[in-house]
Amino acid sequence: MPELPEVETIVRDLRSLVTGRRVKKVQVKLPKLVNNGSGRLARLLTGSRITSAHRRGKFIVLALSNQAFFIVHLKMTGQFLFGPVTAAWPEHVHLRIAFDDGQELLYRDIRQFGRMLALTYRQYNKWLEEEPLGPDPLKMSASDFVLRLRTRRGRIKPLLLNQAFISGLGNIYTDEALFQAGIHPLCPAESLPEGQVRLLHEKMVRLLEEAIALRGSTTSNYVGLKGVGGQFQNKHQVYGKTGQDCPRCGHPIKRLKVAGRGTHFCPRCQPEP
DNA sequence: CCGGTCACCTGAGTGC
DNA sequence: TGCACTCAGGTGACCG
Repeated sequence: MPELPEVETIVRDLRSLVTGRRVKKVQVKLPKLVNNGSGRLARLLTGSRITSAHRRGKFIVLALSNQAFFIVHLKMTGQFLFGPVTAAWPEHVHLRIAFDDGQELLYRDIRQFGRMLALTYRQYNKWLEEEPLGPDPLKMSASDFVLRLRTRRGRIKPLLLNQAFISGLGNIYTDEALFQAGIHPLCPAESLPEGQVRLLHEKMVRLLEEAIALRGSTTSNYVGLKGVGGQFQNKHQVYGKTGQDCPRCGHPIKRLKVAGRGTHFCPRCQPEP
């Protein structure tokens, strides 16, 4: 479910609610979600304090006081929830991390696509080298974006969805950014004039920043750590608006399948390549 | 290198 | 009500 703004919101929530706390107990109910063994996960976390929270693309990284790292990818429906320990085991919760002060962090995931792993310091550095993550859109200059696009062929939408090319965008923010820049999702990347690439960069950055400010988009089940959704879905201009009037020109929004994903665009504001 | 399709899962919505 | 079908914020494997 979550893209860059949603993951960033969750990471900020983790930073304020979970860092500084010490893990007392780890319970894994669905071991297949843990890539490198649930026993190792419990071993590396139990007794350690969580020292910081970061985002790498759509990955969440929690650093621990024993120099280990806990990495989570939420995929489509993963959620973290924080609150006092309860007796009941809530539906779709696959992992519970209890802290020594009576609070707990739950991992809930309806579709069970999410993945997590616990790594030692050495393994984490290896992971960083091997995980093919492109630059973060919020940390990349317009000029770098221009240079990077120039080296690639293929159509713009699948390229923006490719995490090795640029990390953090997903289906919603790709459609919204392309709409704002007036670029058709099937445009060959190498055919875009530099001015249009710079415009896309500018729109993309502002879009992501505004979405973060509103704690992301909730279209079905994304929520922050306190179970509250985001507000940016109210600002969507094309995503999920098939058949509605384009907010800029009034023409009906159309839907296509691109890279296997539902793709929303305005045929007038985003002319065919 | 690039694109298309399927697989991984559960649930919501639609139309008959 | 029930059933069949499509769709969903992600990504990795496999194939041409």
